[in-house]
Amino acid sequence: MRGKMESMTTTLALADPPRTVPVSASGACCAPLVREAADPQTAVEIAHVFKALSDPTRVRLLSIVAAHEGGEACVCDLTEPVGLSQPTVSHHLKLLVEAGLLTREQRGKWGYYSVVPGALNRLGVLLTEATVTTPEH
Amino acid sequence: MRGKMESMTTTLALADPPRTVPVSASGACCAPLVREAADPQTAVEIAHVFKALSDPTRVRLLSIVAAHEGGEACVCDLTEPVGLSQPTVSHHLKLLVEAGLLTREQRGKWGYYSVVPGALNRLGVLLTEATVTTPEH
DNA sequence: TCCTCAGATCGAAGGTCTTCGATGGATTAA
DNA sequence: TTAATCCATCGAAGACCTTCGATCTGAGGA
Repeated sequence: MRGKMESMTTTLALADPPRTVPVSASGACCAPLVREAADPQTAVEIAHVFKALSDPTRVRLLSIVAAHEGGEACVCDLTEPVGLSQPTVSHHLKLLVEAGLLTREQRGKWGYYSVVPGALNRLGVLLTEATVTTPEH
Repeated sequence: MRGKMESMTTTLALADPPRTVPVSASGACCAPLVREAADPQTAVEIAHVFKALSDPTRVRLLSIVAAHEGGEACVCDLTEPVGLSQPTVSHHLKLLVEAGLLTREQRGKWGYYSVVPGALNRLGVLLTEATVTTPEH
């Protein structure tokens, strides 16, 4: 029992556009998750993204990448701060990419990871009973 | 290897107060998680809360409880919608309580679960590069 | 008091995750 | 061409999770 969903690249629309997000478009009071019972499919998608953030190492990796100069970092920048082997770091980064939170770009022999713009915002909005306005970056 | 943290009741200040939350108090641009590299201890606490939301069943339970009339529900209200046994539902609810997302109150022979006010908001703020204002509820 | 019901806890089974060392493909430098 | 570097993938070991049926506890009612 329990469905597999290996190497699924999230379908929750976590990638890109809106910089100003009016939540509660319908005038309802609450965060999406709290306003009405989530259907099973939505729950699976939401859980998939949160699972990516359910490990301390991945939280740190995301945070380190975001705070790194240029907003990007290669694996070689990351193994030492988290104190884990290169294959393990690679593995965690892959999960973050699959969750739609990071992107990877190959440049020469380095692969650079960076945070998908707006992805965290959109996750936040799911949780927040609020109107969220993104300021200048 | 890997630290245990069984039955830890989260230390991330997820419970209660502020209804209006100015993020970026320091004038910095970004969400806490993205502004600077999270230290290991903080990462553990954050991951603990996200782990509670990393299972589709728990996402649904939280959502169902929140959307239930009166904002509360007992186990008996929940087994049927999620289609799992009573011990399993109890187990998931316990994890949500330990993560600081739900509270449990015993009244007569029923135990009522409800969402901790503001807990989701505070989680959202962690992720959101934004100023969040909570409207009337 | 004794019974019934809500639900927490226990113990076990099976699956999933995290981690590693070893390996292999790609790209640049010599 | 050869060598070196970056890092993804593989396979295995062990820890951890989800789920269940069985059981135990505690509150109310007969």
